[in-house]
Amino acid sequence: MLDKRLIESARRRVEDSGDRITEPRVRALGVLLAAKSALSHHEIEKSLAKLGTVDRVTLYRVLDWLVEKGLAHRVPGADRAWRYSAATDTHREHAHFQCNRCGRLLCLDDLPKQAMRLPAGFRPERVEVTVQGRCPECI
Amino acid sequence: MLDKRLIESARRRVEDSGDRITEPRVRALGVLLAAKSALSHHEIEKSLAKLGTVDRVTLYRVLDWLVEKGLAHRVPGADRAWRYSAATDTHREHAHFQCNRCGRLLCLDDLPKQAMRLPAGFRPERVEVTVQGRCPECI
DNA sequence: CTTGTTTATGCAACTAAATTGCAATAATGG
DNA sequence: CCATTATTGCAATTTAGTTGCATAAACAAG
Repeated sequence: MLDKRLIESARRRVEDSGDRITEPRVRALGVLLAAKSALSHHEIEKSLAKLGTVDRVTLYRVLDWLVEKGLAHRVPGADRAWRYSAATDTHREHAHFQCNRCGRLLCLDDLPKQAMRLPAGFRPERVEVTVQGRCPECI
Repeated sequence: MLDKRLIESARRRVEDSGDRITEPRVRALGVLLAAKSALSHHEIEKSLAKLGTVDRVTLYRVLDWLVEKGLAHRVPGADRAWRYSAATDTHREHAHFQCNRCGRLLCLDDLPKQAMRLPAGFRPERVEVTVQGRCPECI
């Protein structure tokens, strides 16, 4: 996980943003691309530590930037900490599953296609769907 | 709002739990029953202040207890603070709408009835659906 | 390749939500 | 009414995230 190929892929995405290409941005996105589930700030920080030091606050700001640029998604976890995952073409709007024993947060393939019915006057912009339960390893 | 009738209704629910009937429990549930939207700890605290003093920590514990007893629901807000609403018969599993300008969190009537398709081995227990956008007052 | 300007980083201090430990108090069974 | 046990209130702590500011790095222009 997190080989040269992923880092280069991350670098290309950061380049395409038009903003500055910095190591913290490239590395953080690399970590997200390598992950098989959505990661918390703390988990990302731990992964990054292997590549060099990145400041806690810088990482917060980098993650905000990734979300703002559409390069990552941010979902609220049941432990009230954000989780981040890389946005890829095959990975647009989707639901999540969070295990309520181990806390792991996985991306599911799609959203319930049936639209929620909203009362008049409400303008929906995004739908957050999280299924909670037990993952295969925690059953 | 929060008249004698609601407090008595709250008291009956607390009695039915089998656990001890205490003022903080009765009052906190009364506040939730009176609310037209899901309330944060802080909002509940403010409402309670009119009835007498309840400690911050006690309120946290009371809210945990209400959730544990199935008398209230807890939903994560986009500002990473929990919101609580009373559980009533006509108010079981349901989706929420959160305005991303004023932050108000309202209960919607139902859930998308179409089940999410989960990979094998996952056991779903609860589904959290939150629609984010603008409420009528903030459009 | 050097310089100047702009933007991002790193550090320290701070905030807000929630939790923990423990002594004092209140609810209920007997 | 008393004893027992659950609950409360207070102080201190934890955790996630934010703010302000000086320093350092990116990159456009020459």
